[in-house]
Amino acid sequence: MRYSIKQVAAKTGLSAYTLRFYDKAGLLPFVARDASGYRAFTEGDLLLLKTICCLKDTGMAIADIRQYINLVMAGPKTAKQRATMLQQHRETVVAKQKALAENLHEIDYKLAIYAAPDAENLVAQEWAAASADKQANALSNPFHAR
Amino acid sequence: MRYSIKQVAAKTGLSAYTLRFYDKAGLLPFVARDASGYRAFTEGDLLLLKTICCLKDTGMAIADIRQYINLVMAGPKTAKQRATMLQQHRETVVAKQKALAENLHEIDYKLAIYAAPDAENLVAQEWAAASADKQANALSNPFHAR
DNA sequence: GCTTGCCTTAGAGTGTACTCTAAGGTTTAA
DNA sequence: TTAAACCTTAGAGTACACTCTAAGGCAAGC
Repeated sequence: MRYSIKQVAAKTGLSAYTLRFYDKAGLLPFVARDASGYRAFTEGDLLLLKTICCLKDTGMAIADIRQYINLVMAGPKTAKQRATMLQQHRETVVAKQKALAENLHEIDYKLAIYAAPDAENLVAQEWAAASADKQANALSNPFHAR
Repeated sequence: MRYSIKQVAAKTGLSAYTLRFYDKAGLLPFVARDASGYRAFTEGDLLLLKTICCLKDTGMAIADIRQYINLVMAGPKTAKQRATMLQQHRETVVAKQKALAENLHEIDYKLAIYAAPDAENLVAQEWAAASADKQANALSNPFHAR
């Protein structure tokens, strides 16, 4: 089975523009051309593209993905180098998860205030504190009474 | 206690450039000026800035953060609107967490292959499959023997 | 044979979020 | 009083990842 660029776009959610952009950027050196010069994706190409999307969606820069793909194209002998790259990337992803969880906790804390039955009162207290803070420092106060 | 832009930069990890950029973008309407026209941050301002960073770090666009700050500046009466905004944002953050966890799983799967004692053999099998895929589709094969 | 709907390329344009430069004012300390 | 180290602004420049336009080739159906 061969897939046209439009079919791959539909399958992956990437636009055809983006796929061509990735090709130009050196991310798709494995994609062959048919007799008319059209890109012809195979199932195996889709697996590699899936890996590319996985790396992209976890925040890897295109230049780094290209480096990874270059290792793939260089053959099985680069397995250990790929492991090193992925291991490093894994750590940035875990760090991202940790940061995201902490920030979510912060959002939930705020939400607990805003969703409380007496939210307006609680928020008015924050407001008063910020206002007092301005006055204590003899600064103009944007939290004027309402 | 008042903080200069440089002190706030050191405290938050944002650059002074970024803080000025945020101010220009309407994210810091609460920051007052001292007699010389210098920005003077209070403790209360740092709390608000922390919220801004929390929203930014979870992927909220600056235009949306400005909208949230506008609600804050409009007073306690906007508590419910803020709750709605944060609730919606919360869902995008949870979705992000889910996607990240799935992608991490994918990375771990790859790593298991690359880190195996016989990694080169396993990778050679992938390689052979991709190569066969090209041949079965009568396409030029970038996975030539090595 | 002509229209429609694909595909190709090079290269220009867009959006977002910074990041920096230039010109100049303020504060502190020698 | 002058140098160093801050601060200010407007606006230009950068980095990144797309996103689109223009000009044109290929393939199928009427």
